[in-house]
Amino acid sequence: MNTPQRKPPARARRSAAGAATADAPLFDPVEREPAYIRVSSAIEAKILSRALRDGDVLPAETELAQQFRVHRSTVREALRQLESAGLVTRPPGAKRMIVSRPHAAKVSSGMRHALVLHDVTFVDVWEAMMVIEPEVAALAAVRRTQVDLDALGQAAEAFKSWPKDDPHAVDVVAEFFQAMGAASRNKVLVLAKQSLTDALAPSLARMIDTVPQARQRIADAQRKIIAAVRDKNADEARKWMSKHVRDFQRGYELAGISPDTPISV
Amino acid sequence: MNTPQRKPPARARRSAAGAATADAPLFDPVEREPAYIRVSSAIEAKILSRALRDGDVLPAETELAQQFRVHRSTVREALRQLESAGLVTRPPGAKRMIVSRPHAAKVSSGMRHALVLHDVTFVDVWEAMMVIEPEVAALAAVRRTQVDLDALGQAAEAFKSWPKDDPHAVDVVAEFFQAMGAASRNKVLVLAKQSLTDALAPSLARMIDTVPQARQRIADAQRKIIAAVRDKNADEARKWMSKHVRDFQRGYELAGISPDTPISV
DNA sequence: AGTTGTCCTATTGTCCGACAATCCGACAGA
DNA sequence: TCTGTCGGATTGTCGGACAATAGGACAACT
Repeated sequence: MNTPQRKPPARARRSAAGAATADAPLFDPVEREPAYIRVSSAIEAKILSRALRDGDVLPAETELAQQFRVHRSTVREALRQLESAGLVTRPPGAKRMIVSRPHAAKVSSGMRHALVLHDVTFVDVWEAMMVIEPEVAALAAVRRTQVDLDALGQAAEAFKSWPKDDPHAVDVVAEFFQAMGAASRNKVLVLAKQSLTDALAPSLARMIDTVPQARQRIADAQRKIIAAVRDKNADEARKWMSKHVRDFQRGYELAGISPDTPISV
Repeated sequence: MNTPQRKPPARARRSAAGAATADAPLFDPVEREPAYIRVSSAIEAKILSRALRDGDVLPAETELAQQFRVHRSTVREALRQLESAGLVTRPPGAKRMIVSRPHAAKVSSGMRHALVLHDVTFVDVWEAMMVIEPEVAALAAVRRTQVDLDALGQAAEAFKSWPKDDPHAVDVVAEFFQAMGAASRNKVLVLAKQSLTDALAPSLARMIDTVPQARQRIADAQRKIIAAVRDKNADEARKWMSKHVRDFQRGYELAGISPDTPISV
């Protein structure tokens, strides 16, 4: 998509059209966007402005090609951009594409790519979790409904009774965090959170498998947190979630995983 | 890109290959990924595994087509996906594409699309800022270098001396937050933060233009925060950043903007 | 030396046209 | 009501083509 070029603010404003100083070029670069970008931007704009809504089926490629007066291949390239951004998608086994809002998983995977490639380490992610998760728990304590409570209980239960050798225990941990996010009723935090748990998952899995007492500690923490959320006790929820996340770091130490381990794929 | 299908955890595990119960289907759906996805996934994998590094030039489309044994159009569709994800990019006026790490702006714009389309409101974003920004300020207070301090001061100065009627004052506010993020030395938080400020910017601009005293209050807050960061006083930094962000909401009230205003494009 | 003009090659952006696979809906048959 | 069959619509992929231009190499000029 066309990334909105964050214009360099402040500085370099005064020297307008007088002399052609090197640092303040006289001319702006002439814009020459390829057609596939224009097409994708045009469709993107219609989606963001709700002219095309979630669930609408897009016109067929040939028809789009006719409307834009470009070749079908060009339209297809534009569609691939939108598809990658999660703005359009194809229900499994369907032919036409439909407009969609980017799912959390899509956003999260984009974020994860960025984190991986920017050499973000475990501590970085953990630190972010230490910032976000306790507050989310506090919000959840205030806003939770019975449904949220059930979901939390279910996730905790699933973790407790999880077979010892199943490598997917970490998925259930993620489920707990996700349920907590849902209870917080804040979509922004949910989105941010999901990226964090997703990024942490692989190394967290190793930690859980390596440290014997980890499971018990996690289960205990989850129980305390749920109790606080049940009682709508925000402070307790915050406190225990804080302990819970902090415990991850202890776990990493015990597992001998360096805090500077980069987030893996 | 191929979003890693979060496998449905817990539940529906026991009933394996015995009877064909409706909830535990006997067969997995047969995978039929189009070629352009495979190509894009293959390249993506090479990038994430660092076999292709930031700055490397990709082989030419024709060559990729030969290697993958597909048509060039197919390769191009794959490249459009990667381009949209920010994993490859083309320096302005260059011909070949180069491998790149997704810039913050790219990730942020993806997040913003999601927020807009999920009808996220001003309070949601504001709430997330209330969670993140104070802690970022606290971290910055501990870790800031002189360079960070200079950047912060410069941003604050730029805001103070900004022409009254210039509509881009909000960009300078964003710059301040960005500098604070840099000082916190946590890339994860920086990424999350940027999405928030970007999402808030349009309405924040309206607020600043509508409420006369907003500029003064913002300038004051920035000064206090910088002072705390300068003195490496984390608690003060947190406290004043908290006040600062909270003030945004007051501003919105004064400007008559409803907290439920959806984030616009 | 530094600049400018010329030529060539590699590569991209875009187009044309084609064809098999298959999704979709309709419709007939059991 | 369920199951085959059929035709049209649409996608995935391909082969090939061509103009535009980025990147070099090299000569000509100041």
